[in-house]
Amino acid sequence: MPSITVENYLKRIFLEQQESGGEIVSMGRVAQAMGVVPGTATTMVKSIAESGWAHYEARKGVRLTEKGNRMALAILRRHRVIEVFLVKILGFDWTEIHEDAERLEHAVSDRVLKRIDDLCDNPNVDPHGDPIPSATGEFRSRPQMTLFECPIDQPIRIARVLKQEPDFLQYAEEKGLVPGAWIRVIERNPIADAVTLHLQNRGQITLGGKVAADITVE
Amino acid sequence: MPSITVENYLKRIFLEQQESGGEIVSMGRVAQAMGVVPGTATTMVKSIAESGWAHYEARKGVRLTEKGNRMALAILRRHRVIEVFLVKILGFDWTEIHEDAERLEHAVSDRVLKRIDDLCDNPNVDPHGDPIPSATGEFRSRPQMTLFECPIDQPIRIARVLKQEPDFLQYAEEKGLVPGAWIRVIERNPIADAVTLHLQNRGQITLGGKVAADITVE
DNA sequence: TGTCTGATTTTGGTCAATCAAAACCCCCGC
DNA sequence: GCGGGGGTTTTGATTGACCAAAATCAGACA
Ligand SMILES: [Mn+2]
Ligand SMILES: [Mn+2]
Ligand SMILES: [Mn+2]
Ligand SMILES: [Mn+2]
Repeated sequence: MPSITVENYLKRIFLEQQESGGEIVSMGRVAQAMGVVPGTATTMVKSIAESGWAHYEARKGVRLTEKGNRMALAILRRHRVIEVFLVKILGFDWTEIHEDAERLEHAVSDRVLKRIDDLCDNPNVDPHGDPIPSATGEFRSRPQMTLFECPIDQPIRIARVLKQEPDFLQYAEEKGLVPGAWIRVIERNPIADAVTLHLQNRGQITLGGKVAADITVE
Repeated sequence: MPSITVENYLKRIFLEQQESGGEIVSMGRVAQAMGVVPGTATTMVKSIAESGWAHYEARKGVRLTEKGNRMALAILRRHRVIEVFLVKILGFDWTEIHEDAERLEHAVSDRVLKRIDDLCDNPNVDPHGDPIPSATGEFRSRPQMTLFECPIDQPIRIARVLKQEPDFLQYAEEKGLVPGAWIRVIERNPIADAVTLHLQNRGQITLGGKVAADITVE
């Protein structure tokens, strides 16, 4: 029912909402995230609200309705299941699948998604470690520690890589900094804004805080 | 580069052109095939011509350029490879895949198509027996006989089922009238416009000429 | 050759999605 | 309490895709 554009807005708004802990999302932020001019975001959000996907308050921001939430989760699910498919079945690298998933998520019907999901053994995280909403719309993003908060000098496993920039993912792949990998935090220096890791037989590296906060472990 | 809409027009024009033996295609026909009003077809075809995909002659019709042809073949290839994928890998029935392929054909990138194609063992016909253009754009639709022209009382194999209507495909499936199946033409009566077939241990049926002409054999 | 008629094109309008730039308004600091 | 300023909304336009209906034209037929 929603157009491809609206689907993208819904997913985006949902994600931004998540990221800010359920806060109402400003038009500036929507515009930024969608790569459009603020006026466009305003107009689109208003029409999305019109259709009952969201509540919009002028000069405050937007928040998805129950219905909007369900829709957003369905789209997110499609995106992430497809990412698993691209890696697990088609053999792509986890660093270069985002774009394709971004287009396919709007073309895959429920029945096709079901089969793909089965073919992938009903995964519950995608190749970046991001949780996959269930077919019924359940979605628990159980809170994890980032490399900035986790215990030191203990073997821990990478859970998610939040940052999506291809360059960074490439780098992470190279260093074996991938979801599921075991590492150890050697040292953490808040003043220097740096975290030093010991990678599984790949020496050690030091990351800045910005990046360290975008990698979660468990 | 072309929008989804334009992709659909290109594929459609190509197919109509094929079907009429390379003739120029009238606006009425394009409109009909695309399910739009004639004025819309005129406008769209003009803009498609503008972009160099086709030649348009007012009150004559449209014919694809070399470039348009290549594009159309690429889309047709995507469509048909995806159909194979839906049947062979995802396990769908050949009678109910068209709609999904229709949407996916616009969302699958070259690299994804390549992998899917490999996964399916580089087929050269789709589940309806329709030939798949090669990745380089070769497309030989070697002429076949229809049930109306083929030799009588000889074992022959179904090659293609041209008719795409779900109801008919369902019926064909039921009767084992599927690409690859062996049958025998028992009787042909041009006056009664009827062809009687012997199906592999499924008795015999009689088809009208309209339908018989839409099934080819080899 | 002139006339009709059905196919085609044009015209005028809508809707979705977008931008540029002007208008607006809310809150923050003096 | 009063401005400013920055984020937000409006306004005016554009582009793509479409429809309804009026205008046009080309070929068939008399
Ligand atoms: Mn998308
Ligand atoms: Mn992901
Ligand atoms: Mn299509
Ligand atoms: Mn087919």
